[in-house]
Amino acid sequence: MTDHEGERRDLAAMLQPLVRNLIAAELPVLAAHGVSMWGYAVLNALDGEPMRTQAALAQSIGADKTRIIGTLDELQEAGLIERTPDPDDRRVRLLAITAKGRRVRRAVQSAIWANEDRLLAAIPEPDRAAFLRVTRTLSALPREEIVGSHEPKA
Amino acid sequence: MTDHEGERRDLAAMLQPLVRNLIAAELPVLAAHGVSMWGYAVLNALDGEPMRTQAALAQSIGADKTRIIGTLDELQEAGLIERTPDPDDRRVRLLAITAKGRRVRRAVQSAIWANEDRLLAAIPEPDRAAFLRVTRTLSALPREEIVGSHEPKA
DNA sequence: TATTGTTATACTCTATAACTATA
DNA sequence: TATAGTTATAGAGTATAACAATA
Repeated sequence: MTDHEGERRDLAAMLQPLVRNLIAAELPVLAAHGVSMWGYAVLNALDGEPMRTQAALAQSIGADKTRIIGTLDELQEAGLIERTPDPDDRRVRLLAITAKGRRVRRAVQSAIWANEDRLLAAIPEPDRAAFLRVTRTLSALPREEIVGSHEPKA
Repeated sequence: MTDHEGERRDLAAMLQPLVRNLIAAELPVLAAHGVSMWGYAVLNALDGEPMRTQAALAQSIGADKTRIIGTLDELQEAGLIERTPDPDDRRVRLLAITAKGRRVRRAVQSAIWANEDRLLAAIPEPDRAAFLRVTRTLSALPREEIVGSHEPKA
């Protein structure tokens, strides 16, 4: 539609290996703090805003209800989150991050940011800010907006 | 190290869902042309520069030697690539894309680009070019550069 | 009957190791 | 013996479906 610049590659083809490498860089940091990737995602989602149901939490991090149960068990046993039954509706378990969980989250995040800063430091300044801005914008787009019309939809 | 802008999220945390959605957008296009995601990656790698060994091809697209065999079988049966034994060393199979393969690749790519252009059209111009520029730069970084020192390395 | 959390089953990908044919 | 390609086996990750408790 607009301009193709001749030598462009598919966005996904460029971003996927990058993401894979970024995750590879995070894994040792996560392991050093005893949390899994999904566990870190849960701590991020829970920090600042406790969730009322596990299903809501799962959806907010793009996971399945059944998938995060083991993760929540680990986090709870490690004392990083609390899972208390709701007195009003005893089916649901109220989720909240603990002080220790917040500490772990911050430690992991600052290590991850340090590595990202190292990479981004090589990018000239106006481009770097623009990249982060656009990344935020695109990652905030709902799935339907990105997928478009093709989807078969169940 | 540099500036944290207060409200930043992890790069991987932002990029991973985006990539997942971009791939979800590509799948129907690929299916419509009868190629798999790995098959499309192979066509992209083979277009312009034929490869001498399957192992080299696999490495160039970040896959395993054993993983792409089924993909190559499908592509060959569909007439999109050619796999001819090397007369000089009959262990190796020379790989090359066919004219039909090039046509399919182009059709798929233009459909994918059309969708990406739709998304990028919403981004103000200077930011858009900067985003593509930085994406290219970061995706070209070797894994070791991104992962850093932590890795246990076998 | 519907919903929350859980468990159990199956399916997809991927990784590792064994096998063949050439060298 | 070493290497290119192939096949077979096993493991991780994920999705789907059945289940128990509560509403």
